[in-house]
Amino acid sequence: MINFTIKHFRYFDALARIGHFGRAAEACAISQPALSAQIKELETLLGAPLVERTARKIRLTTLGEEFHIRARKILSDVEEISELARLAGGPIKGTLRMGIIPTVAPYLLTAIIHRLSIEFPDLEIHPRETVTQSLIDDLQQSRLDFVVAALPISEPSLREFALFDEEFVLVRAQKDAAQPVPSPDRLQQMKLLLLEEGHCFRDQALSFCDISKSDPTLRMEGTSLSTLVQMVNAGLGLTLIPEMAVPLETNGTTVSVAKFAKNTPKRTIGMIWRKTNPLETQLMELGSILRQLGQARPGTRAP
Amino acid sequence: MINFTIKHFRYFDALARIGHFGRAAEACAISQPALSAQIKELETLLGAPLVERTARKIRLTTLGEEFHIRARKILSDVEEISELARLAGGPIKGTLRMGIIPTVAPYLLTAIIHRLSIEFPDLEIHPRETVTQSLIDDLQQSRLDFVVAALPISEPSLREFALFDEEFVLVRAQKDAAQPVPSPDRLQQMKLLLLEEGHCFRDQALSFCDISKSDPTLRMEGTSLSTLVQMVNAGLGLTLIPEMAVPLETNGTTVSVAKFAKNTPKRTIGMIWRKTNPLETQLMELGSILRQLGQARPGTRAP
DNA sequence: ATTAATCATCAGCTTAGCTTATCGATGCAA
DNA sequence: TTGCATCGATAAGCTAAGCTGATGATTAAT
Repeated sequence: MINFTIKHFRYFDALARIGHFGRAAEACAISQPALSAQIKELETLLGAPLVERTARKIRLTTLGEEFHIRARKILSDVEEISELARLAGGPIKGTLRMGIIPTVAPYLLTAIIHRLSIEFPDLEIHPRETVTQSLIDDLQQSRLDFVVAALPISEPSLREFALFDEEFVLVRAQKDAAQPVPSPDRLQQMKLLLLEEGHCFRDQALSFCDISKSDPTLRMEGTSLSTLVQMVNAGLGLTLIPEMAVPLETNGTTVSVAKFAKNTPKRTIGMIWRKTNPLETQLMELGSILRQLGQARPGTRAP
Repeated sequence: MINFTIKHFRYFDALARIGHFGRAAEACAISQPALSAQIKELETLLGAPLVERTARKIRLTTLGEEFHIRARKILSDVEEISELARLAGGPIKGTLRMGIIPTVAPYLLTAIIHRLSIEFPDLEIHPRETVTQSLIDDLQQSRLDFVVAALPISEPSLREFALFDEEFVLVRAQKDAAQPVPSPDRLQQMKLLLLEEGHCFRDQALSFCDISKSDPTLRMEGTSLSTLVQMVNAGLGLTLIPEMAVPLETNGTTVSVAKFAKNTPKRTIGMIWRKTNPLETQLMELGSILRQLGQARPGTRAP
């Protein structure tokens, strides 16, 4: 039996992710020779090299790749076992790392943090905002404790906890306000502005209009809902946004906002965490609070 | 993040299984105080006791039970990762990304894959077929593990491993079969069909006939040796092909194949990989097998 | 009360693992 | 090419984690 240490795994994981001895060492808060020594020891223990050292770049060997996958799993499990410590007493405390998607964050994040800081004074929230896929990866590797995103995720290892539903509304230039709200298939022909690739909201909008993801038509894209509304305001086209975004994003613009009469497009925002997280009970409690908070906002309803 | 160590888990697992500090310590081949200290440290890190010390017997707390389950899982995963070490020394396994040039692939690829799958049952070959320059780029950027192409490449960072030599033969229409084999400089004047730009075999053929690459004469080109032979068969001219291609490409045609008497044109097919690749030993072994395989084919000889 | 069993504590030692300084190789720009 | 910058490996020395062996404290059984 080989005497691996968790340090070995931590250091190797940093090296594998960062691909650079010096910077990986920095990330581990140790010196570069210390990291080199540990990696070397790992390779000695294994009897085979894990990384290919070329002049400018390093690359994992096949063994290294395999080792990395398993090491990450172990590190993730160790992260989780640490959570047991918090079960020790009473209300949840310490730090929770929260992921949240960009099409929700601006309208809910401050409210969430504010509310939780009142409910749990000894709890600190570390938010991270990015697209769903990246959040889910981080969640599964225990780099996040929970995520707020659009459901469903449909990962067997993850628990989904629905918070609220919200409709999508149509945002048009002022001059088009008098016209009837177009049907989804009419939207296909119009200048529909979308978020860039990777945002789940983009896919949901495309799906509503029954446009394939691989539709070769080059569409104009924006990096945020805010940008999209500004583009609409400048007369570049029209777009969909979630209802919760309306107050903030249409402020200071002359755009017209319209609801869809029937077949209303909507999404479900929910909380997601690892089923194996020992804090499941506490996360559930936290979810109830977020649900309450979400459903109290204009433009939302119970799922 | 808590600094657990695998030692913590090992010692705790022993204690939880054996239920006795002294004997658990013995099982871990350490002294009893050493084990006590580690368990105590664990409890400090977690902020709660893991074991209830009664006079004669110890008992896990609820937290201890949960911790034990998870610790065992982690230990088991660590055991598993150790297995990687065992496989590291033995025969090569996993995936190897192979590049191969189009003037070799049709006549050798299936044989290579078949042979390697027998020699190394746990090895999977991912082939990629394109012209030399593109393969070499991919190799140097670690998008390929090795390449089969015509030597020399003459890149200092790459290792070349000669496999076999093969001659070029002349392919003519049936009606010309009786005529003597033309000399290289006679070929210059004839309707020589060539592969398109980028194929090393094209350059080798041109070089044999002492034709400059930048010769402005527009020559007829084909996209594959197969096409060239078909064109010859249709009476459009004559061409050179490597000897190994003869059986496959002349099948079903009436073309005439002739060898050159002296100054025989030939090329060396070899294997190429990055000098820095830690799998060098395994690649060398693999090369020996390919060499054996190549030299057993008709129309080849040792380099 | 006495004894045996068991875990905690203490003092002292060994060495794993860290730091800083430096080397040697390699790629890049002048 | 030559000189410079980058990057990983190596070397020497220090610190503290973690071990041993001896001993103490507590409790159950006799």
